[in-house]
Amino acid sequence: MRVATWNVNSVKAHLEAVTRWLSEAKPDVVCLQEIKCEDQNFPSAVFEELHYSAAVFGQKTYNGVAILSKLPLENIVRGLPGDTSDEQSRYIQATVVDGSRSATVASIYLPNGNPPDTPKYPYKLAWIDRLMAHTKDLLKQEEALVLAGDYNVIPKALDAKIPSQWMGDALFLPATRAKFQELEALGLTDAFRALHSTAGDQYTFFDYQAGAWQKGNGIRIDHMMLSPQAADLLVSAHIEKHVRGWEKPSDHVPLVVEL
DNA sequence: ATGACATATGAGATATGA
Repeated sequence: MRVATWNVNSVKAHLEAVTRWLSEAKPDVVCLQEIKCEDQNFPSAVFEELHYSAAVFGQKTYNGVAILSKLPLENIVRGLPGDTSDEQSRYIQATVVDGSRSATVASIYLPNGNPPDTPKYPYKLAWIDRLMAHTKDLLKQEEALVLAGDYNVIPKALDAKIPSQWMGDALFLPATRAKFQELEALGLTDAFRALHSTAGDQYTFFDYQAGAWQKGNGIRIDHMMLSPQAADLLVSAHIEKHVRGWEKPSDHVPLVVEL
């Protein structure tokens, strides 16, 4: 099963790049983030033509997540459990049925958290706490689980071209990285890092500003975290860097994992 | 630090992103 995650930075604004990439890479399942539209405006018909069904948890203007799949999606969960007052659409989960096999897949858009001296940062940390509580529940099933998305976390200095540029940033603060490690310590495997243990210069985000793409100034913040049962199935993981060079791209590129 | 780009909203300027 080929599973991908991609922060598309508006599914409508970047629909051409999204469909182009789906046709080229032919993933079975794609977790999308920052779709930036409400459910009724999600371009489902365009994806159906490419043989993808969609589970959508949208929101106007900001956030919004979805799962596209060529395989049947069941048991759809919209919203991260643990805080009914949270109005931001940042989590959707579904069971992907592949014949006799199945996997639980979640599309995650973890809060950015900047600036760190505002309520946005504690919201980010609390959101990770909620994700951990939910993950503990999911791990009890002892089945294949894929938590894929834009984590807005640079796990290590290796994951940034210029680490010094991110000191003090919510994506790289020690408290952020510590919480991400706590999440991993629940028993999750960072699929990309597991297969490329010392590889630097492998980034999923290049800012639109300051010629970041042209300079290769990127960060690795989109991740696929696997339960032990999913990690056992891990075959390959790679970043679709070339997509960033297309016309009118998202500032993130897809991450693809073969299970 | 700010906000050089980019997006959505809505019709100019502002909020947000990372």
